[in-house]
Amino acid sequence: MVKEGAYLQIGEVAERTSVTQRTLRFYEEKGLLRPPSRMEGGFRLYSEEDVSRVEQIRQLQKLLGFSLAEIKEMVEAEEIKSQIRAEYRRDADITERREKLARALAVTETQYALIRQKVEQLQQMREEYESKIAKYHGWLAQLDITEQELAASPS
Amino acid sequence: MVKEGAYLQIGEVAERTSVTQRTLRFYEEKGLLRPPSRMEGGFRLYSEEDVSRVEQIRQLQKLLGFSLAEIKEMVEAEEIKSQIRAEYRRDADITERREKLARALAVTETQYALIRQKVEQLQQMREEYESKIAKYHGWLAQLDITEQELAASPS
DNA sequence: ATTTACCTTGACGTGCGCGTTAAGGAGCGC
DNA sequence: GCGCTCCTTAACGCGCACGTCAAGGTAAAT
Repeated sequence: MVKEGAYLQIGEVAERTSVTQRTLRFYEEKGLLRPPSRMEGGFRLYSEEDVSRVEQIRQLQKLLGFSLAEIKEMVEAEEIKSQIRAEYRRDADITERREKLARALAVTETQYALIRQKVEQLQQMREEYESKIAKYHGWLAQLDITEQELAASPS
Repeated sequence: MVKEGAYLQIGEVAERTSVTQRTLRFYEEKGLLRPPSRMEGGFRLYSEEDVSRVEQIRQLQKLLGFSLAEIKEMVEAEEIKSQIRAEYRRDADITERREKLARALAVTETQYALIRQKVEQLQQMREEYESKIAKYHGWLAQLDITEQELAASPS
């Protein structure tokens, strides 16, 4: 067994997030995941935060259809959030801190706007499909009527 | 000028749908668009129906993130719908017609279910972002307070 | 100490969705 | 007929997001 502490090896992260180990290393190469810590032998050690980062990446890919390059920019807001958490007790410059926060907020609001836009488009698409389905039902009902007429007055 | 009738050449379709001519030919190769009619010289002649088919393909790509292979299966329901319209006055077998309709309806309902699922996931994502944004605003407000305290009692 | 499972870094391969020449034919106003 | 634009097929290329070996090192159990 592996000494299950706060840290996870790449295999466990892969299993939990349903991505391959290759993908995790690939995301690291591309700068989507920050290089995790290592054990003496060089094995990667991931944190729970890394796991949720991976889940976030996958969501942005699947639900919003963004490229990894776009997602990279997006997750950098999360980077800033982590930094702020870490620096919380260090007496950093308050103005600098506010600027970082403001930038992270701006990125997040951009993402939020995109999500809202997509939701609206999808809802419109949903309505179109609802009327399509209604039309199909109408046609089927019409077929039933035609059939009954033919049964009542066979030529 | 081109004799603007009911039919469009590939360039016009490309412009109206904002895809390249290459893409239109590619979709035809892949069976996503049925081979359009041709003029004597071999130029493709598209119908308005073809145009909306292209638009549908792009929506399924962009909004739902499906592969062209998946979309191909989906648009075949539209094929059936077109067939039914065309055969409407031909006295086709009523049972056969109902079966076709039922299959097309089933496919459409599958697509509809996927859309609804995606809408729900996106709405959940939207809520997460709303609380994220609220958190950022909270932090910023906290910074303001800290600043005012420092101004009131400078160490 | 050896086995076995898990990990490491390259490096080449792959499927998708087209983009990009290349070489030439068709339509049309003049 | 000339010139221009628009079109045709064929074939190679490309970026993305990984997959798939290959060759070897490490961790943990026995």
